[in-house]
Amino acid sequence: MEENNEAEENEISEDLDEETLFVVSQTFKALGDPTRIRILHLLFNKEYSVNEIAETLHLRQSTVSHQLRFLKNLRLVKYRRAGTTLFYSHDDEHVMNMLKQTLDHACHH
Amino acid sequence: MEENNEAEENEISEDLDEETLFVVSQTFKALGDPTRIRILHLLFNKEYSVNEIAETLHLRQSTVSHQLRFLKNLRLVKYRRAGTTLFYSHDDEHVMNMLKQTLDHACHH
DNA sequence: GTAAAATATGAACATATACCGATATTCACA
DNA sequence: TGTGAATATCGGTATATGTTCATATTTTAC
Repeated sequence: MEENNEAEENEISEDLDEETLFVVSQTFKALGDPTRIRILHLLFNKEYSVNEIAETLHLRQSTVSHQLRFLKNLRLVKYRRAGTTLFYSHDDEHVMNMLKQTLDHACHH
Repeated sequence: MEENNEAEENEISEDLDEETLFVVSQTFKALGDPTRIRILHLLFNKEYSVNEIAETLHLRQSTVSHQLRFLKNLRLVKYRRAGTTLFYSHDDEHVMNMLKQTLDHACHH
């Protein structure tokens, strides 16, 4: 009976340990900024270089680089090197699905 | 002529309008703070008064009230009046499910 | 090796945020 | 109407955050 029970009003509430609280709040904080949402939204379909992101979204190169580091630290994006160019892509299906659903949810309202 | 040829290669991702971007980022920002996560986590199962929340989570009354107003503005919580007491409960199934899933996802790590 | 590119980093600044103490407001009821 | 309880609000403060400019680092081509 130790099986995972996904009932609606289920008692998930084992007390929140500090680490879980921190990780989860950090993850949501990553999605709590318009610039980072735009970047992740761009990465839905394909990979982009830093400069491509900056040009497409009309952002400074340093701004994009800073935010990518933020997202990288949270393992939300990864990159592939090709010469001097780094191609970034998303790296967390759960978070991307969450973002997609929430964008849809907000759009169709 | 407006240079607006950025929607050429994507079929799924309609461009993000400012309002959607704002609403979604605000929603995630609401979940990006440990205190608000703890409050919402408490409200998973049942309603609580402001003072009950403060006592249970060891927070100041003004802090709880402040955060509840934040969550209320985003329609993430609602309240029911009983005399001078206000009983708060969650008011957005989508957000609560998202929080629950993410907490699980982080816990079982 | 040097130069050019792409990207990362650091410092500075302005703004946003969260918390606190104190006070104001609202409501029920004698 | 006045009083106490519960909640909301305000001012102040410390911290966190996002952006920018300037510069450093990394990699490839020559």
